[in-house]
Amino acid sequence: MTDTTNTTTNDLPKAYRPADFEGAIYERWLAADVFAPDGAGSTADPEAQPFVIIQPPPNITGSLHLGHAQRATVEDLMIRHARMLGRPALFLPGLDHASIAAQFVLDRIIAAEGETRQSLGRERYLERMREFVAATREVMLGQERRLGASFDWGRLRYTMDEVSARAVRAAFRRLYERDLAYRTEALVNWCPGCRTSVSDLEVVSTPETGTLWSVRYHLIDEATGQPDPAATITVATTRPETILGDTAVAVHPDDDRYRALVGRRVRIPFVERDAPVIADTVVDRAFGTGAVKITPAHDHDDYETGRRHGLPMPTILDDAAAIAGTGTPYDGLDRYEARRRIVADLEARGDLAGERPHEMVIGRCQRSDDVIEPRLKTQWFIRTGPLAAAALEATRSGRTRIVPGHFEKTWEHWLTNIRDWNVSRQLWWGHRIPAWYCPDGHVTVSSDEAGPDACAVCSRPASDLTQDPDIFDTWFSSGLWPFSTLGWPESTPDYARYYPTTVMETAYDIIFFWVARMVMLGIELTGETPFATIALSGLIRDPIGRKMSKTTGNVVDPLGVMDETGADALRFAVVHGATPGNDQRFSDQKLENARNFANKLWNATRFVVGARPVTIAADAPRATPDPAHLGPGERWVRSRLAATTGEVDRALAEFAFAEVTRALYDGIWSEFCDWGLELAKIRLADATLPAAEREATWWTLVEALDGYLRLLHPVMPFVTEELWGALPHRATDPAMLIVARWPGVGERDLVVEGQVQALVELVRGIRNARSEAHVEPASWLPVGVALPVALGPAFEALRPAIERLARARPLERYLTREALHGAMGSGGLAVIAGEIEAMIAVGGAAGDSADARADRIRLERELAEAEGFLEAARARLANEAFTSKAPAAVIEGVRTREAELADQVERLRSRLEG
RNA sequence: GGGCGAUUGGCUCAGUCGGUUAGAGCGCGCGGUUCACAUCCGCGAGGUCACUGGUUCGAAUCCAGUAUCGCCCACCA
Repeated sequence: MTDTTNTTTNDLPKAYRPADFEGAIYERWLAADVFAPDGAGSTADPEAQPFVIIQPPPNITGSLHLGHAQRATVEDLMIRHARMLGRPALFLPGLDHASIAAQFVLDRIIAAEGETRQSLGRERYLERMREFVAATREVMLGQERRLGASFDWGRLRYTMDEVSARAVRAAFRRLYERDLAYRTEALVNWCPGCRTSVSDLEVVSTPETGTLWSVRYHLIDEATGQPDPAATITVATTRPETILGDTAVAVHPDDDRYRALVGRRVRIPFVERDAPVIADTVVDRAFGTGAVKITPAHDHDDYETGRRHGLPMPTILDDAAAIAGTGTPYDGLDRYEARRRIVADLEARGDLAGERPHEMVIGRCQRSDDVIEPRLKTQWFIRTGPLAAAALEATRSGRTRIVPGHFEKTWEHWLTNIRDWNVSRQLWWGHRIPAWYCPDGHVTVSSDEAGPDACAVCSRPASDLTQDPDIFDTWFSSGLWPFSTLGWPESTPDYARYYPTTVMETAYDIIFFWVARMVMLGIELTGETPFATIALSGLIRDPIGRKMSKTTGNVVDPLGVMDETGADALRFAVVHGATPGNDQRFSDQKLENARNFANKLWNATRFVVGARPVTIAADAPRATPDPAHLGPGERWVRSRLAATTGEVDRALAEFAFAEVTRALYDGIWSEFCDWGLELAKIRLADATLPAAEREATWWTLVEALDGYLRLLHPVMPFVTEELWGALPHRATDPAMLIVARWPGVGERDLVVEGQVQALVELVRGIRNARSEAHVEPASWLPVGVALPVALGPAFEALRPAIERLARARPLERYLTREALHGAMGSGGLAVIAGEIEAMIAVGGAAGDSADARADRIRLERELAEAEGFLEAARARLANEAFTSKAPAAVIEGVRTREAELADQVERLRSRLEG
């Protein structure tokens, strides 16, 4: 038992238990004030370009789900990377008041208490809401802390705070003054359940099977002015209840069946109103009967038709979508009850000409699933045409880049076909629209919190004015987020320094709701596109690809996951499986794999820390290994770290975060742990080596581990911080990894990489041969190798490690293959690993258990494989077209390959024959 | 009706703007109590890269078309 390494216990516990330290680490970060770009503990270069990330503020309606966890992780990853690069990095936390979503949640809560919005009244309801969000707010912020999000908590914003309110008022006033906000009566999407209008985006087209009824309308006898019992025109409708709002029947002008009827009048049933038969090209002659009833106040097509023809537009539905104001017995009935009754009554009158099932698309409320009712309302709209044009210009010119790029098409399509945005909501929870009306109908828009002093048009005193009772669409305030959070419209220092921002990150599902609106409003109000890059992620789905939802019951609670496997594992898992813009399935296996990786890293660090040579003091300052004392193993470790660093840098630049984790997973596990540590173990334990060499080996491991921990820190901040704390540091290092510097890309040593790779293949080849021949695993067998001269020094340097890893003892080296064969004879197992050849002697006890037949099968398989490849290579080289057209380097590569394969085939053959 | 994306071993996914033998995790089979780690180690099996055609010396990768699945957008009663 040599005592070349220290035996003192280090302070890392034997087992990786994330729950034991993650909370404490977060507290240390907070105490050191390292999250804020201008915090006391920041190591940012004040001269460097700030890096500002915009995150979608989560709805303050409950707890975070896995999607939020993924958002926060990806964003936090980017901000930590920027921070380590020394850039002032701003990650501003926030919450969205989510007016309609919040009311939807609260309504259900108070319903359980036997109350309703109406029974409480506006003031008490809002009070209840404030209590509710005060509670959920703390839960959500706690979840973000638990996840390790390095938010600048001192800059926490909320879309209902005063800073946001001021921005909302200022924004609306400017839009109004520029004629980009206007108030008009128009057909809006009304949700009877939510009792508010919603934007086009919140209407979900749902395919359904409905009924198409054919109804006879009686023509008016010109002479008597009374309906003619015999002369009728049959219209087709899916909504018989809207008959009560009909003001015309339309046919196609070129339709011979009806040409004569155009200009005649029909009697609308039940309301007993006379309406004209009009001609309009919107009518599809092939559909239904070719005649369509026109209900301008409750159908988008009909509204347009009604406007073209100057038709009356009677409203027949109230806020609850019950029939109202028709003067018929149907008043007060729900729309569907009215439909049933009207169909029955039409039948009774003999005017129902037919009915058949009909595939149709129905608009439903995204929030409540109620069928949306188009209704005429006087409301506020944002004129999106000019705003959308500017937003398109921003992406086309490249001032704002969308990643991944294919979303640009979606972006283009939506912004090119955009319609004006209805921003009025008949809800209570949200920003009140700052518009006041005087009795004469004049409109005054004010950004003053107290409202205007007087009517802007007729100067009536404020006491005569009434404020619009409506509030804004919640996305109006979210649309101002990138700049309202920095103090806009005031020219605050934060706004000057951090706007426009660097990266906006979100899932693709709110690209229209939020991203497009931020860009439109940002350009219009600040004159600048709000962010340089739009980084879009996919959605998290359950293991079988379904969207996670509470009703399906397949939601994963991030807190539960983190308690069990740690925040780091969760973070790694959600990043590891995510290709930009693509959905990913989340499963326990992925989480477990991530946890295992953290555990691997934990143990590797524990090993390195514990393997400190006794000649190095426990508190020795970090030393740079002397290059003269480095062996091929050490140089290989350094070179591979450089390779991984380069890959990580490239992946980060491309927002390919899954590639970051893949590169680190492979680099740390398959390279550093599997080979770097295994090779180093031998040297560290070798008492015959000069202490300086053992020390150089150890410092190399420390250096590499330090580098890997830095690279991994953005993804797994807790475990890396904890482990980094156990490593020796340089005097120039800060106290914590979170503010340490991102590693530079070291130099590759491709020669050493090639040599070590060849020797690794040798070890693998020997292991393979032993395993296939069923050699007793623990047995040591004599092995002879013949290898190219160039590999000699590396082989000798690593000989003890190769011996141990291949369980080869004694391990003899021969200068030629002939010498190898001569010494080893024809018995035993042959290994042909590239240019290296080895023979394993299987005599004695171990030889008895060796399976000669299995070994022969292995060699035959290897031969067949090599022959296949050789044939392919030769075929290519024989191809005149290939040799004349392919690049020289490629041809050279195939030639080399061909020679190697030929050599291998020959050796395998002689081995099998011999 | 438009548009987008996906299709790679049993499962989940990579594959860096065409170039030698298509990778990983999980799962599977065989074997391991060596002093970092059984949350581990070693070895192995398993893929006509959805299909058809084209471009090219060369295609998982580029082009066209087809099929299946998913998503987004869309005012035809």
